[in-house]
Amino acid sequence: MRYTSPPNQQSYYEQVWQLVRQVPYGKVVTYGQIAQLLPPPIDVELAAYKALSPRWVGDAMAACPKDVPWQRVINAQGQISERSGAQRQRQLLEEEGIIFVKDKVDLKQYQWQGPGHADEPRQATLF
DNA sequence: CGCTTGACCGGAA
DNA sequence: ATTCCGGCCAAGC
Repeated sequence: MRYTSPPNQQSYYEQVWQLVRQVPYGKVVTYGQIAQLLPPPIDVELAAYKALSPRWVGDAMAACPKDVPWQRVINAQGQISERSGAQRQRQLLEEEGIIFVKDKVDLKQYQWQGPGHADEPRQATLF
């Protein structure tokens, strides 16, 4: 497996945590989504950033402070990333009203749209 | 000092 | 649908 780290790891991690703190109850975000919402650090090529940043976010979550709703961060497949503690994460999300189907959540329904964006449940089907 | 081991993702095969 | 690959680091034994 390949790895990298952001130039200023501590600073990057704090930006990640700050963003995750804004995720509302009952919503989820993906690692890649958080990475996308953050500005690429200077000295990091855009292509490299796109390829590596989701894992930086994962690294940040592995070290996140207690006041961060870490359970609301899942992977781009709508699943909880494999590790010890995954079961606890699922439990917390289910307590927030999130439904799992075949170990996956419906991102269309639960994914947070980002800061400054109203997160009303969209009326999808209307015919 | 030298391994080993990671909360990822999108595109290609 | 499923598997494979590139990206090319750093903290903990």
